[in-house]
Amino acid sequence: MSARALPYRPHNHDTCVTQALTDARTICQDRNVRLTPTRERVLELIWQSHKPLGAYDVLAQLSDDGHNAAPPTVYRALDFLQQNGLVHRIASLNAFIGCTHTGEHHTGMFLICQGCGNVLELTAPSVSGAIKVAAEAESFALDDVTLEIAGLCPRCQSEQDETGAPGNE
Amino acid sequence: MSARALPYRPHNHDTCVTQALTDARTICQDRNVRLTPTRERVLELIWQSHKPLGAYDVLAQLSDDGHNAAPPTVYRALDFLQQNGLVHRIASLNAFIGCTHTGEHHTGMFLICQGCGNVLELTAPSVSGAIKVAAEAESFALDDVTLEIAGLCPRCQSEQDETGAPGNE
DNA sequence: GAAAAGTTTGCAACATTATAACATTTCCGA
DNA sequence: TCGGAAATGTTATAATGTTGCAAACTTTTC
Repeated sequence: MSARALPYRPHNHDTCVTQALTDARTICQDRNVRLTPTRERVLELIWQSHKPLGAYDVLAQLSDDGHNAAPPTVYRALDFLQQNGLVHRIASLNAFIGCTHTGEHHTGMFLICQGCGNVLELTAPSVSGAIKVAAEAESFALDDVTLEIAGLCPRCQSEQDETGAPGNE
Repeated sequence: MSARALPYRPHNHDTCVTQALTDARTICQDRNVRLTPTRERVLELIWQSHKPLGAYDVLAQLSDDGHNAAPPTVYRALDFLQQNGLVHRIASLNAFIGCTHTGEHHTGMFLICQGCGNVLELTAPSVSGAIKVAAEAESFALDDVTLEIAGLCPRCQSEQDETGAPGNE
């Protein structure tokens, strides 16, 4: 899948969303699963924000569309998207974000900025490796890794230096 | 603080709880904060299980005590215990567990068994180090790390081999 | 040792996040 | 075009977490 810009850097986000949707269609076709209109719209809504979106935020936006949606609609779409590696759930935020490493087999590692709320997904083989070694040392059979790092992104660090308070994009 | 047995291994858990409470009293005295009866009881309830306990589980047990408790009582006690490093919240489970590394400055790493539900807290400097390096590479100022690993503990792996299904202690 | 100030708890209501259960519709292959 | 599987709609409810204010208790200060 195509590379994408860091959320910290200015970029044409429309393109970024369009690309994500195109990738998603390809992936679903390859996997022979159905990216239905609801699922696609949910994915789009999530991608339109670099900040994680709560299930009820998605629900509200679907309602704005005129879609007569209830919670299960959203949760089912999110489950589907997660299972197909198109979005990640951030456990520490109860929120969802578009996966920027679709296709690759990866252990998501998320840098969550407490200032602006943006989240950057990383793949750090050295971290995954160290985790694997540590788990093996305990004879623990690793299945799923949740790694979420809260802190300040570069931009919010400098804003804080200037104003004494983190920014809010 | 004193070393404690792995949850996977048989041990005298009463002693283990007593020790945790003794340690907690010392820590609170040193830090000049108040380990009130409610807070102490909540800590005890959490320690009595090696499995993470939900806030409402704690609440139910307080009610069994005859304590006339409401959710804020429990959440406030849990906040206090967390702030003083006596318990950890496991975000992926919405549950709490006693900290086995009180006193040490550490990045908790949790091995969560999907079979028996036990959780082992580890400190792995190689993992913390790799995370720190990865965050620095993005100029990200790290504040708090959530690292939770789901899988199977050694015991549940062997049970699964024998029976085809994970055990439930 | 009494009043003031700060901390902790009680309590009621409410907000947010997530799921269950079952009916209905849509899709797709035979 | 029919029949089964997948997806969605709908209603209700469960599970988790918070706000706001008043009362009780502790510590400090005079």
